[in-house]
Amino acid sequence: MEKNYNHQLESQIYHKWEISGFFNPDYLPNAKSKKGLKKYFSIIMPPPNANGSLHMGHAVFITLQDILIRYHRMLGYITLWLPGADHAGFETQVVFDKKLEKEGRNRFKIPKEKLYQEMLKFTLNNKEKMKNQLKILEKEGRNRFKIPKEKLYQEMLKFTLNNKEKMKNQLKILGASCDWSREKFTLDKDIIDIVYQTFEKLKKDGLIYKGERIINWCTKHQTSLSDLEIKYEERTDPLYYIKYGPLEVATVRPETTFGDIALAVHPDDKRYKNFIGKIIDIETVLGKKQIKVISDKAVNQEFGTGIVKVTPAHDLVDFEIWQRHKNEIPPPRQVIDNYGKMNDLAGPYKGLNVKEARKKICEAMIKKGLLDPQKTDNQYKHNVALCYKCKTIIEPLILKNQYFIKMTQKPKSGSLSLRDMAIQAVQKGEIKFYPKRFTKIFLNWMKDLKDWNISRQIPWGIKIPEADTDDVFDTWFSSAQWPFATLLATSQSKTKNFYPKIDLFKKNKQIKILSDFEKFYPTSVMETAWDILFFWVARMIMLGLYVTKKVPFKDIVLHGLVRDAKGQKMSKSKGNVIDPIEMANKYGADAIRVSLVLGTALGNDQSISEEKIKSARNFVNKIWNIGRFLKYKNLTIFNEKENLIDPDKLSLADKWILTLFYKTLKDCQKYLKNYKFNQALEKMNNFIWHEFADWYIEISKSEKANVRSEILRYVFTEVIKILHPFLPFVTEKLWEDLNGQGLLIIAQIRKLDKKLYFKRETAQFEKIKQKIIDIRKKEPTKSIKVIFEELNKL
RNA sequence: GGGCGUUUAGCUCAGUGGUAGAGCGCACCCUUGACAUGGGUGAGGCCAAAGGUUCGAUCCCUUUAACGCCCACCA
Repeated sequence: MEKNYNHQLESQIYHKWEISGFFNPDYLPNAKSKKGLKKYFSIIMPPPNANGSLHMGHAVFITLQDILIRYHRMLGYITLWLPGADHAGFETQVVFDKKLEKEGRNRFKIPKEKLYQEMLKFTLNNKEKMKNQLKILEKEGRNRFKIPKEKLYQEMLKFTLNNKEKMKNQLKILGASCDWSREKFTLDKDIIDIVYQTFEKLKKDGLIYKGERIINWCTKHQTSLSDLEIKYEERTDPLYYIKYGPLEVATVRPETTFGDIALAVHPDDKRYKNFIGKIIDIETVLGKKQIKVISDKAVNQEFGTGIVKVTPAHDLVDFEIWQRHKNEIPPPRQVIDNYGKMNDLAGPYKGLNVKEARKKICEAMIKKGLLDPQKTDNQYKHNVALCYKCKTIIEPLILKNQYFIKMTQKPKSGSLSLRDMAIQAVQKGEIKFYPKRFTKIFLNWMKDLKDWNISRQIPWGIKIPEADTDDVFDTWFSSAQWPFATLLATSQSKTKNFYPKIDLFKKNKQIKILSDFEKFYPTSVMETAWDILFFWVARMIMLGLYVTKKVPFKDIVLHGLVRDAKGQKMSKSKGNVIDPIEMANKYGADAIRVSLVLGTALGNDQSISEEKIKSARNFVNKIWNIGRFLKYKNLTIFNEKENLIDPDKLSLADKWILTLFYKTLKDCQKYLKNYKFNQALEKMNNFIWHEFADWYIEISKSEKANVRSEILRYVFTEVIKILHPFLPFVTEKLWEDLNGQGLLIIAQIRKLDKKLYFKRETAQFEKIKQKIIDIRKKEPTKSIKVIFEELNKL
């Protein structure tokens, strides 16, 4: 055995596991046994986005889930960890667009003719200027909006599948013991079929409606976004006061004036009581017009003049006002197009973008005396909606054929809305959150749930099956079905129709071979980062309950985000990104795993630094060297069939270490049960290092101590087992080097035996320990062995 | 506006109703036959502030402050 643990061997160890077949629950030794009740444990891996490389966030969930999986496998559960990848619709589109932009800088990729013509057009003297112009041109050359959709889709598929493979290898580096034979991708044919069937079911149940609705539009990415995909930022913009005939309106968006269909006041507002229901004559920049005044409770009397110009095509609140007054006022009038430019209705301002139009329109208004610049509030602060990816200002627009899922309406076939199903499951405790506080956060969010727009206008995704649309589903619509979709897809079946299977399982008990869905659904744990609680977890609960009538998982375990050593968010631009694969190559996967578990509480954000990984590596090495000590003494792994020695023959130190181990293991298992990974590992860490190695092994070096080698082997073996889920590689290697039978990955963790608990002897030994400590304070160079023997003589 | 979290050793953070912990860093010592990626010793904290419950509070309750996050959003 080498003096230091060599993590270069990790890939070999992983290979050994993989060919053993034990990642696959079908091949686990206990899977075939007919005796007793089979226990199943399953986790569906949150599909990492197949659009880039693994980052520390991935490393966290791989580590935590692998710990749970390996632990349960060693407890004798038939354990499935189903890996997957997500096509990640919009996220991938954004990444891919950037890639195109970059490639576009390579001028050889642009059609020659086009380049030539454009270059002629821009006859520039200044070289620098020309360069910039070229860059702009080049970007256009590979703009996704100019590439045929089908071609683009194929290119993106290739791109994504490549990333998927890359990612898979990275998961292996970290030791993920998932069943690759069951791997699923959200664009697999069978998954898409299931997604379509869910869509149909929702439609039949009256939970889907297609409508002309106002949506959040990103003018850069050319797609609508859900409410969750929008971030707000405080901005200071001028608040203008504009005359509408005898009335005056305060607004930050004068450019939408061409889309006004009414003015609204509060029904109780005495100032404008006489105007309600009347049509007034107004002067606009485009001439004389008429507009109706209506009353609506949404209007705030305190704000501005207490009058709102109603522009339903470009404002969410206005849209709602229009819906309430459809019969009295004209339909919405769109004046801004999909690219954020003014359209025909804007007359001379057509073609201008919003910012330019606003400026020119204000100027014209001032000229006409419609806008008093003196009144303008230049310090007005308000929140502006932005695309969460590119920070482009969101343009609320009305889009046709948008699909929405009703969240708060009962389905025809059931008595609870999607939202209420989920709320009830959580309130009843069928689903539990770890840490607990997320229960409240979850319920609080569910309370105000709005309908979910599942239409997206990007090319990348699952096409919505309707003749009249090119749209794809919101990626989260398919992800929301992941737990049951994957397990149904891996279930053996001749029929292409997946749904009847669910009912079949219920009715037909004579099916002898249980399918994956029957065995593993509901899954045991959903472990993921808290930041996708609403995007994903909540929607999985709703659709899972809706389709299968069962919760998709029993426990939800949420971990925090990974930050750098100073607690700052990692980002490429800051240059503080720590790459888990790079670190794994440098210090080993076990070190990464330990560094991500120790010193952090579940659900809290955590800091990671190379220093921390280094110290974790030291811990790994310590364990390695404890194993090396056994090897040096010619001691081997304690065989499963061996019986423990008669307690009467044990020495004091033996009884002490057994008792301590008993307590430690008990604590460790209790912590793991509650997903307190850090405390579980810390307990074991402290035990193996500061009790087992520092004391038990040191004392054992003295023959006077009469330490039984069986006990040393036994405790070490059991420690290696319980540590294996945390540090799979080094423990497996030790298992092999010390003649463990078979692979450690499926070794069974022994149940606690109360006979191994010796209270009195433990207290006695602690006293001796204390004496030695006191002596060492005076004589620090003396070894424990020597002091122990001196004490023995007295 | 509503909700959540954090505040503990120089730094990063664990933790518990009963004399404060880890890792890293720092000072000094030790190459002892598993391990210098090690071992030993030590310095360093009125556990954010105030009040309450309790025999006893860093931990439970109330209030406050600072910082951070999430949700909603009035033109």
